[in-house]
Amino acid sequence: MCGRGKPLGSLARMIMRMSTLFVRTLREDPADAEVPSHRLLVRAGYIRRAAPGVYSWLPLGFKVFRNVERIVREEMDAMGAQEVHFPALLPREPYEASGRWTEYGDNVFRLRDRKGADYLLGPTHEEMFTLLVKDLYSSYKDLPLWIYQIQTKYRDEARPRAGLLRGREFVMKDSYSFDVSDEGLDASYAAHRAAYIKTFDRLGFDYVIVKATAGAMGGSKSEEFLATATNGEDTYVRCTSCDYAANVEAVQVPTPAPVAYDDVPAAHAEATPDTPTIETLVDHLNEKFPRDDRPWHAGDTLKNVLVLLRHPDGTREPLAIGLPGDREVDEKRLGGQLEPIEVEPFDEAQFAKHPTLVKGYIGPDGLGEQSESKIRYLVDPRVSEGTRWVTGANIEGSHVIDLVAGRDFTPDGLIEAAEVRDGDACPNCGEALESARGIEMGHIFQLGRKYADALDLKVLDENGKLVTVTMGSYGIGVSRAVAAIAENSHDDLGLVWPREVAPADVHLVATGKDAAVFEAAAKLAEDLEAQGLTVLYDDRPKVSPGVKFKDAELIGVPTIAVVGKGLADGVIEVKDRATGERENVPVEGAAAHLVGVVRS
RNA sequence: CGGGCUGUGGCGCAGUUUGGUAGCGCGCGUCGUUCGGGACGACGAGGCCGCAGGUUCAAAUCCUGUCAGCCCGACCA
Repeated sequence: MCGRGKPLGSLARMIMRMSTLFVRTLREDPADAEVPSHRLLVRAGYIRRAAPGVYSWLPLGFKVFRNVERIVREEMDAMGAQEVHFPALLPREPYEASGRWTEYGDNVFRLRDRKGADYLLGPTHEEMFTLLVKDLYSSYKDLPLWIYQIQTKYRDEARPRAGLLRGREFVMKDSYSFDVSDEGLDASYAAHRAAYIKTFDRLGFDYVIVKATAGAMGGSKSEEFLATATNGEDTYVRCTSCDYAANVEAVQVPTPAPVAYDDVPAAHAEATPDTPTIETLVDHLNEKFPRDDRPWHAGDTLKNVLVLLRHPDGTREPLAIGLPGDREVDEKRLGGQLEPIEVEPFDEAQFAKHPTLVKGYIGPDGLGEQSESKIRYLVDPRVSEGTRWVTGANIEGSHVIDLVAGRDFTPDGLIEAAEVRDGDACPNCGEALESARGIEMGHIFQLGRKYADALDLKVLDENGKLVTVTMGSYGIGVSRAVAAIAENSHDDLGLVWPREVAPADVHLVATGKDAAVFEAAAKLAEDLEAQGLTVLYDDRPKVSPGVKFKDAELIGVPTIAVVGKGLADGVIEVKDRATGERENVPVEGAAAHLVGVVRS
């Protein structure tokens, strides 16, 4: 049962006739579309590209878009959030105040008016919401407040791609919560989470909720709603045993308890000529320093990787990362930890600036804020107190053996930058993790007081004291959802829409040349319309049945009704687009039958 | 920003190596036949061959430059 809640006022225009519908389906795949959603949405005549990463909606596509938008709006309204609408064209000042005019860098579309004043096309609206609340509210009695908008956003992506999945112009529902207390923020966050679950359940695609990093938004607690998709851009891991799931960027490696190292001999430097890589080092160790219990392997070595950090203000700072030698630095994870700071490679010129670093033989001795190099040294949580390593001796052709973390060196801190692998231990229960991919459909997070501080949003509490408001921010990609649903729900023949978002309830096909067929089909279309269903009626004369069937399958309305040769026997055919099942139904009861199918 | 590929009627493509009056399929128009799985015939309409220079008697084709698109990577709610 799905209460569709469509306004009665739209009943008058609920038959779309293929003979006049503004659409052209393509027999062949467009050459510039790779992913299924992009290919099919273009081929079935839902969208057209207007510019790189910018798309126009055709009638069928806009129907689906409006359905998604309606579901999102209904659930936001149902949870008690209030809809507002900001401009997309925004002045510079608020973003200057929050620091994001600079932080957003090239990703924001900037423009200038005739007087030379700077504007931007809003990539997101935290600042505007914060300022609006500041403008109107000044008491704790007014809070909590939940407000949202469904707005076109602009981001000058370095590389728009995959059609609607990553565009430069896209529609997003963004909402914001305002509370006086941390407990209030928790409640607002929970309310949004619950509303999102309802929303995504209704949208009808498979999704997972994963822990996430807060990213450029700032703040702390954060989760993402990912549509599961093998070609998704986001990689997440889930536990094979418990319900833990997290974006790889957000996976927290558990820090092992300290282990005793009383029986570990003192660290000793050994000659290891020509071993600048982990592989050559391990081979050398096994040859010259064989162990009794087991051979050396890459995981016994402590690899120290240097990167250069670029702060939003343009200053650069080197950073050393220590991690087990059998793991690579995952640049996405590293970037996620450091945002908005950007990571650049540490090149030869940098080594020249730091002569104490011996490339290929860098060890903890030469690193850390207390060391001569003054380079901040952060390690993977696996490099915990008492663990024992082979690592560089900061001398060409030499490594240190039996170096114990916590005894022989102390890093400046921890960082989550090592790659996460299938089979790694779940931070929650210790069982194996596995990775999968998804498309980010929604993101909820607790911003805390970052924007309220930056923009000075304070209210008086019950003691008459000024307190800074704490905020949450919650987004759903509306236009992206159209593509994600298509991505999640299609087959070799075309799209297969979930009922709630489909461009019509029934795709009614009239085949043949017999006038009686078209009369019966037209009558059926009107009966369905009278019952409140939307009908896509293929009334095209002189179009062969094969073309109509192919188009119906491509367009993907969940129920296809065919009035054709069966009419002579008093039946029409009803097909389920998803399962391919078909049944004959008497013409007289056809409308009632179809209403039943659609409403079931 | 790096790597790869591609720009030729609305869509998909050939033609470029070896310069010589722009082609095919689909789609579109008219007429006729056809009508349950992308029908057939006939006749049509539609193209500054991405753009700008250059070479040449002659350039889609060769040269130089430039712009754009797609994919991979970097980057990115």
